[in-house]
Amino acid sequence: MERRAERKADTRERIERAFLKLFLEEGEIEGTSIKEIAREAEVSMGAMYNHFESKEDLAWEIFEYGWNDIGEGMLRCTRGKPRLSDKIRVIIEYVFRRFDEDRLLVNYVFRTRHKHLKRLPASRGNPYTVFRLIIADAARRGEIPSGDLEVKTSLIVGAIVQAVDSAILFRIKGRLSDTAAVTADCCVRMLGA
Amino acid sequence: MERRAERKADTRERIERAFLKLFLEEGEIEGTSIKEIAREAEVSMGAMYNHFESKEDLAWEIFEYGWNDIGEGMLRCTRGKPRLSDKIRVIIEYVFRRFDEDRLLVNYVFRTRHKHLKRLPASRGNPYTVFRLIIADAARRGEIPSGDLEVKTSLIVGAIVQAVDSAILFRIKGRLSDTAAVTADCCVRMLGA
Amino acid sequence: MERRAERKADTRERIERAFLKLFLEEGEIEGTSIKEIAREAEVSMGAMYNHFESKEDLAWEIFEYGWNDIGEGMLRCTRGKPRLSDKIRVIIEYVFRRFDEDRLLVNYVFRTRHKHLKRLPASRGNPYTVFRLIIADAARRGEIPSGDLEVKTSLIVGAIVQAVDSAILFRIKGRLSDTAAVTADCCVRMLGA
Amino acid sequence: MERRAERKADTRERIERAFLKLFLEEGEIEGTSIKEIAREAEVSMGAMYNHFESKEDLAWEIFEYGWNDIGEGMLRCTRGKPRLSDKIRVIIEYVFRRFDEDRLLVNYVFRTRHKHLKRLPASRGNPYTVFRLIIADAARRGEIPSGDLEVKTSLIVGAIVQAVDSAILFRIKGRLSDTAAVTADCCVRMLGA
DNA sequence: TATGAATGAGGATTCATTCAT
DNA sequence: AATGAATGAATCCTCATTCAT
Repeated sequence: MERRAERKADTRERIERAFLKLFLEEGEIEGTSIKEIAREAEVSMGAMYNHFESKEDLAWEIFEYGWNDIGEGMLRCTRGKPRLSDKIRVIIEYVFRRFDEDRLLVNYVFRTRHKHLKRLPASRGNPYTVFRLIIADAARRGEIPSGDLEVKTSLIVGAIVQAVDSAILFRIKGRLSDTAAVTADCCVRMLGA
Repeated sequence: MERRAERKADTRERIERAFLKLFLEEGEIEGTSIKEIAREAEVSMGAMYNHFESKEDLAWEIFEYGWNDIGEGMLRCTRGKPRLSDKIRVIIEYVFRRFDEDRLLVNYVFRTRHKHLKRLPASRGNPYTVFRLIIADAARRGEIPSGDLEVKTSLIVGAIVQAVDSAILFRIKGRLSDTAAVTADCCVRMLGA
Repeated sequence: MERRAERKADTRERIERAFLKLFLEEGEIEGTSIKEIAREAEVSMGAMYNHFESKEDLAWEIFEYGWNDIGEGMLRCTRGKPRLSDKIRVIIEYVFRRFDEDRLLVNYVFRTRHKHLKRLPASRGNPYTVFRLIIADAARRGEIPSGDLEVKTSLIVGAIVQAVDSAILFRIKGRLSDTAAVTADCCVRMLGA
Repeated sequence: MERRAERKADTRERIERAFLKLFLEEGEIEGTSIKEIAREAEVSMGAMYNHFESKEDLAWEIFEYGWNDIGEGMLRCTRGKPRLSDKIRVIIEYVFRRFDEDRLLVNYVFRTRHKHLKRLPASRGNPYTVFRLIIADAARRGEIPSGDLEVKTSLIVGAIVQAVDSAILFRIKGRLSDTAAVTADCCVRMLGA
């Protein structure tokens, strides 16, 4: 019984990894067919539908998990750090480290945000929201000038996303975490701390 | 003769605008079919192939034009401005204004860069390259600390792209150009000027 | 032992009822999948194959049982009734009552007869044959004019089938048995008694 | 231009005929695949979608045309015939003749009524409605006993449908129109004229 | 007997592209 | 240049059936 459930979970994960791998290669969900995913995961096409209702469902479930999980990880890092600069630093360290450990997932989540974001409620543990919260908080406490919350949030998120992007395109070489300190400095300065 | 050439140019442009419009609605090139583009442009499907070799060619030509044109516009703005902060400011003003005037094109170019960038040589008049050039230049002249060129370029480009993105998703309301000043300030600070 | 056999019979019947129920909803055998039947019957898909060789076998066995059982019931009713009008009346009463008691089965049998009839020998206890027999008999005995046996049989069977149909579509409201008398009168008159 | 439209109409008709032919052989819409229809019509599968939105649309459009057309034909026959018996006779003659001329269409329309009837408004020119009208009219004029309109309509329609059915299964041999007179007599008697 | 994940052959549908008119 | 019907490969998905547990 136990074994059965394990086996199932394993298959499900193989499908998810296959999907992420092919997405990295293709760059688009539409570019990666169910057939290829099945082959990569060493599963029949039909079996996929025991685990996911549709291709779209597969894409969505992986995104939802990743987006929320990253968001929550970000939030967790910042616990007990009152200062904005520390928060920003640990968040960026966290995201970049996570990218180095599992670039497939981070790449996927960041790159497909557009497609999925319409569907996602702006819950607390969600990268975009996390940044808005800590920027608003810092402004309230006088650590940075207030105003233009949305613009600033956008700029910070954009900068980080782009760093990930560049790492994927190998414009930024080596481990992305090695650039976390510089990036954090830039971001903190950007906010005018 | 005149009329004919005009008509042709007109058709071609109608197709391009139709493509951009549908892309904005769908968010993906794959999501917009030749049939729909033809209907939107009020042209037959067959006629499209008198103007573009293939769908991919259509997507590529529009991108190439836009990417280079925006890049060149950015470059042009910076003429005669020796200081980094001025350059950044006018570039951002230029891009944001352009977005307000023609969000269809800017949206398309920024959103599909991934798909096309592999194919594009890093020519001089290209948004990414432009930023790298002016940042490198400022560092050389001691206006900002040197080092981490790629990282800084990524962050700047990312911040700007994200601003456009947020405008499209209506997270940033109103005319994007109205936020150019703030954005420019942030970017300049980010670079440590 | 007892328990086990009971259980099995019970499972088998649950499957049959589930099938009939879904057929009523869908209107087509193809529209009701093994998976749905299994869920409705609260049985695993695999278990179904312990009771029926295939889906087609399931469909067939239910039909065969129903068709013959209804036919035999019809035949039984007519015992000891020499006159055509009485026979017709009791048959219609029987069929309509049976429909009111178990519309699932009657609906299924009448609606899928086309699919199955090719496979079925025209045995004695079979609705179509029953009518032909009693009509032929009445003609022989001079109770009705002779001739056109097949046509008359068709008309009678068709009329009754359609009554069931109308009841299913709720064109005929209430209990179908309440219309048995009228229907019987019509049918008897039709045969020229 | 003319030629083009003709060609298109021809293709469309070839598809319809192919569908009807295969339906007669298979007995079920689900049993006839798009692939087979395309092969029979000597058209590519893709081309079918230039003429019909979907398989279901194809099935529906043919039904709708046939159902209404037969209904209107029936109505037309009865013009200028005040007596019920005459109306019934000409209608049955019309339907049976039509069946002999184009058994494919009549077979299809009568056999798939269930699937489509939910979708169809009970317009005036529709076989079921036509019978109800003339039966109601005859009752009003005292030609037949009144009451049980729905039941009587069902029985008449059922009888006729079944005649067609039997002809298809070759239980009734030869041309169906040859049995029109007997059938009409039966039906008239059934109504108690 | 029971389970339900896995299989794989088909099914409907889409769509870029071609080509006769 | 323009038209749009035709093509056919590719895609996603369904489903009866099997089989290891």
